[in-house]
Amino acid sequence: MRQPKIRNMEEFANISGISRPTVSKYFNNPESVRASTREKIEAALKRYDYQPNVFAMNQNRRTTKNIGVVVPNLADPFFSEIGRRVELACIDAGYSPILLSSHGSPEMERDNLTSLRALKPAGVLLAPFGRMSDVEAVQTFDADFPLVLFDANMSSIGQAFVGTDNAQSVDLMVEYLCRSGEAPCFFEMMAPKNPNANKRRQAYIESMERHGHVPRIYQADGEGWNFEEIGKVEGGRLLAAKSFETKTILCSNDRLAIGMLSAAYDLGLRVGHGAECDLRIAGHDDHPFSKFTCPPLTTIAQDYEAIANRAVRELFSTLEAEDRTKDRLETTFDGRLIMRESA
Amino acid sequence: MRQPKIRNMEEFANISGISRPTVSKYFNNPESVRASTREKIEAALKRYDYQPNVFAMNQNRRTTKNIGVVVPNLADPFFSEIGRRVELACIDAGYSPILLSSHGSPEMERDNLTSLRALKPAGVLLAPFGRMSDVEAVQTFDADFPLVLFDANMSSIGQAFVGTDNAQSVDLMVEYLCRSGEAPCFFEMMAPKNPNANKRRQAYIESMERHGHVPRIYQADGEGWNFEEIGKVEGGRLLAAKSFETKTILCSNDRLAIGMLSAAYDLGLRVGHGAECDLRIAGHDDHPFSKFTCPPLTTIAQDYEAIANRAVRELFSTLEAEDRTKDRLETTFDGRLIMRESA
DNA sequence: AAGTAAAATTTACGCGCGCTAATTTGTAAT
DNA sequence: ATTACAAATTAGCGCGCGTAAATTTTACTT
Repeated sequence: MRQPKIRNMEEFANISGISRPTVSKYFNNPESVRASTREKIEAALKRYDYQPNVFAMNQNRRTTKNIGVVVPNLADPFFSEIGRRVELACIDAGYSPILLSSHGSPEMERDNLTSLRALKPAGVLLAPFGRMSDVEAVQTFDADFPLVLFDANMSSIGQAFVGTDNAQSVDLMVEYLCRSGEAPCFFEMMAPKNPNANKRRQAYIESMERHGHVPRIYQADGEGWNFEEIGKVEGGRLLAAKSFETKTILCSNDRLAIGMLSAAYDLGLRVGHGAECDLRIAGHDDHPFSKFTCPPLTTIAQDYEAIANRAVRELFSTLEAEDRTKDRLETTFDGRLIMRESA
Repeated sequence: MRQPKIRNMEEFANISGISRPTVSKYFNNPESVRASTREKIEAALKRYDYQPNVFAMNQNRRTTKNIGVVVPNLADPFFSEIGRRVELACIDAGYSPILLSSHGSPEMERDNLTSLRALKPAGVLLAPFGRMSDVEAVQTFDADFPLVLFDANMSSIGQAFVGTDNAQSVDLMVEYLCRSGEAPCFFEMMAPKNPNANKRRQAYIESMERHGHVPRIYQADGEGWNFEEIGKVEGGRLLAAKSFETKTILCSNDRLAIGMLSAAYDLGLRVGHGAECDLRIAGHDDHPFSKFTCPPLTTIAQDYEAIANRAVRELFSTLEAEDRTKDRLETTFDGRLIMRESA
């Protein structure tokens, strides 16, 4: 089978006994041709190996089937996981996802958006750096292409935003920690690049006050995305100096918590919620490894699947709507408390 | 500036005062035009915003500037790290890398190669599953496009292979463990999907025999890429049953070791090389997280940077060579022993 | 100054498909 | 059988650029 190679759509149309424009129509949307025609084409497709030339297709088309997916850093398991699900959801919908990582650099985020322009994407899913992003570049991009933000919000940018409700999730954790022991201190980066970090700090403060406690915030000095290292060095310093007001520490994210767990181990501090323990440590995000830390990390699980699917759905719904006047929709999902041994 | 939008190369050529074919030549290779011409074009580029239409460019070109990069699983930090470096090396060389993850599925690896065909890549860098790969599909692809394998080898496939010398690296670890205490047992997956796993087992056996010890191999039952979970469950079972012949365990990779560390913690076993410890555990790969385990994991660091750069260089050298008759070159880099507390 | 090779230009065709308008064929209902 | 409408066909332009051949210009040599 599949002997003679088909060179172009013309040849394939001749072989399948259908005219080229109809074949073209079929490839754009198989449902748009009569069932009997569809069967003829698909029969020919089984006998001969042909697929339309991508470059010729996209050259004259108003909009391609490309979907750009841009995440801040694929080395972070959170983004690699959510990126994966977004990718698969796009494939399922018949689109071609193009996954780009900004490798932790806002400049590369801007470059990625520029590169995407050349590919004339039908739409783009962006997990932005937030205030660290080149806001003007993102705005300009938003004006030119359908854009949906996920994970991190930027006000008034994009057709929609999908993420986790940090206020809810942090409150859930604070409440649990207060009920089960001492009220938590909060440990975070001094200059967090992620807008979620700011929301979590705010949520912590409000939640503590609501529960009648004084918020205690400790900030780690450090740059970059090396969160575990920063958590270990700076967290270790604070632990060694006994700086924390209480023996319960809520970290802004799991990666900081993982670093702090490592520091606690070095200092011989027993982490856990048992009576014999010196310290409770909790995180946020349900990092893939947090199940395997020593002790396993109590944390908040974000609903990756729901966020990814909804973000994709929001994008497709704006693609289908002719009028761009749709209201900007913000969707947040609740976090789930994952109780493990560390707190 | 950049007022009137340029529609195509024709317009841009008129504005810059250069003929279109010469401008076309410039974009294909700026060095191929006279310096004075280059300056004129670049002056116009600063004044006007123009870049050639990617789709029109690639339609008629014999070979594009696309480089496919296919890895088995981006969720594995090893691949996300090496993928990142490969990506950047391609960008530096003026190519457009397209990073694809097979999400742990050999079928998707085959699909990824199929998708790449449509993009007419100048070349492809593939970290294959190995024997789990659709060997025929990879061979066919190899016949049609310049292909360089990295990380995992497949005999006679690809223009070159670049990876780590498992025989050297495992021997280094075995020797260290034997010198500093009991000879190691070997812990691995029962049906490893990765060809490196088989090489490591073989290297362990040979190294143990060379050092006058009896190899002891323990295999974990389990499917998929959930190595930490398998290491924790199966490793924990073996530890609880005191099945290991010695108190030193070399794991086939860090992710298994991380799982086993977690199991040891649960069992109250102290891991480390101190006199008061019950157990030594070592891994392989220097997983980003292995620095933060409790205790930090003794392991072998692969030279990501060298592997990525060499793989890219090998690919580019085959691209430049007109004759495809070049010998297939296998390059391996030494692993470095990273001594931490766990062994 | 003339001579020479390299570079740039002119001219023109082709790539593979999107898309449109006018026409013909097919399908299903009256 | 007639009607009405949807779907397919025919014919043909255009997209933006690659590329080739022939010609002219430029830069460098002696």
